[in-house]
Amino acid sequence: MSDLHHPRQNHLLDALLSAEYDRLFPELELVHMPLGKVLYESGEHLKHVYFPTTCIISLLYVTENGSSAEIAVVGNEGILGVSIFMGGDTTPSRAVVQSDGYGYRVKAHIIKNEFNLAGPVLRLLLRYTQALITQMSQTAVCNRHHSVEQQLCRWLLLSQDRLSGNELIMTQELIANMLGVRREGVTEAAGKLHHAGLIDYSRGHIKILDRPKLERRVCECYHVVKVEYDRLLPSLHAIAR
Amino acid sequence: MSDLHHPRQNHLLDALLSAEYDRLFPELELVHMPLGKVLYESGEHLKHVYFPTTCIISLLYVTENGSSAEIAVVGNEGILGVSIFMGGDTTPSRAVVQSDGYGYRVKAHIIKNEFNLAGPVLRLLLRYTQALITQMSQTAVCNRHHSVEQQLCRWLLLSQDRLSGNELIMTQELIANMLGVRREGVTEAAGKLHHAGLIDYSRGHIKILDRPKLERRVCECYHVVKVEYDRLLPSLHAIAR
DNA sequence: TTACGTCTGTACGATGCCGCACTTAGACGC
DNA sequence: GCGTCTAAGTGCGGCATCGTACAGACGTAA
Repeated sequence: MSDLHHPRQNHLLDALLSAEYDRLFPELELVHMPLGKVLYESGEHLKHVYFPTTCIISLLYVTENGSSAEIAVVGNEGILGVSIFMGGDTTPSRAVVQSDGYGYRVKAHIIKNEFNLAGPVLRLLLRYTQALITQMSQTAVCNRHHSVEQQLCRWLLLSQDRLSGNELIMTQELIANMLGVRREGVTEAAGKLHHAGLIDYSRGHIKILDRPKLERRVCECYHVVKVEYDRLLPSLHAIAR
Repeated sequence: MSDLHHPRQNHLLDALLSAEYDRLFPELELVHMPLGKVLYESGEHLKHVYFPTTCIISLLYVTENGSSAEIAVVGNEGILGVSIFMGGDTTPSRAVVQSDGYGYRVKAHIIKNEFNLAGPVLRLLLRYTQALITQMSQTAVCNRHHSVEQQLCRWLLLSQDRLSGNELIMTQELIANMLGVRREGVTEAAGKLHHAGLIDYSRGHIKILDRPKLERRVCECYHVVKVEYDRLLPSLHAIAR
């Protein structure tokens, strides 16, 4: 188990210099994140921040009439629970495990203390938060202007970026909930992508066959966000100085 | 002039205790913000942060094909240029003056220094940033699920919240650009609101006649964001401790 | 007053997505 | 092997918004 899982699989933890990492290490708790688990509800007080390693988390907004929309995803590139150090403690969003896996969690007050030292951890977390802001903003634009098919491409690419392999465990129904569209719309879009040889799927298993073509078919929103993540969080130790 | 304009017309500046306020005061520069002025372009390095007092700023994302969408508005409750202290220095969005007025600006390095003191100013700015995140997220949901008419109501209410009077200087064409919809869609929605006696308008002048009814017709998105702003930024000195 | 530009109203077919209903096809347990 | 459940495919009418085009109304400046 301890060979398979390591905190540095999370890019933010990996970007820390040893002083900060060593301080945080004893506080890290490995947790399994089963598909569908709700890590926090809208308005709920957060007790932990989560550093995903092999799982993916969806940030969902749910409307009064029950429909929903994913506004951002968090995987091993990020951290869940920014409102803890931003000072709000809660957010109006719901966090759901979108892809089964593992992650590390840290008690809220621990990360707050570290943040309040106003050192490299603060700078790193804020830069990540800005990248997250970009993702949310671009999602707003994408919801307005782009087709279900383009958004499905975006969603597939975002997911694969946060996974090791090329297979996703995810039904069309769940994807529809994430994107905030009908299940049939996803079926139709997925059918086109399948026909074009970009993906393969069956009963909740999706295989990405031709990523380059997917990247050509996706709307700009995917690339804009990716570029911004790369700019704000160049991998490894570069950020923390 | 100096009677008409005062930094404390901006709620964030007003929330500062005297020590921080006095430090910042000599650095504040009053600037006029004419309608349509672009305060920064997507990807541009920001030289100042802006504290609006009587103007309103729109944060717009522009797509490759030229269509756009407003993802947040900033008025006297906020600050423009969070990417400066978040550490990114640039964002993929464009900031445009949506309503003529005034504001104060501060050079980027000044606000960075203040932020890096890790005192009340940092805490205040981060709380504001979290409120902004909520606004962006809710905009994403609204773009997905709600009608043009509901979004127009939201837009009108957001604008009036940031102004003193009940009249907006804004054509339907410009509103359409903000919302990322057709001008005709706005005409139709505005026609309904006019017919119902909620607003009056003519050639770029919009009067809000019945705000309570507007609030009943708007989608939840407006209220969710308002509640979150009020929670995170309870007025005046309460926040900065 | 006239001419021009801007703002607003209206019409119409096209399109993409919705809501609903029903079918088909794998997966799984007994 | 059989029923059952869940995932995915299909069909159809309805609706909101789009794209385009044009007409009227108002304001301003010559």
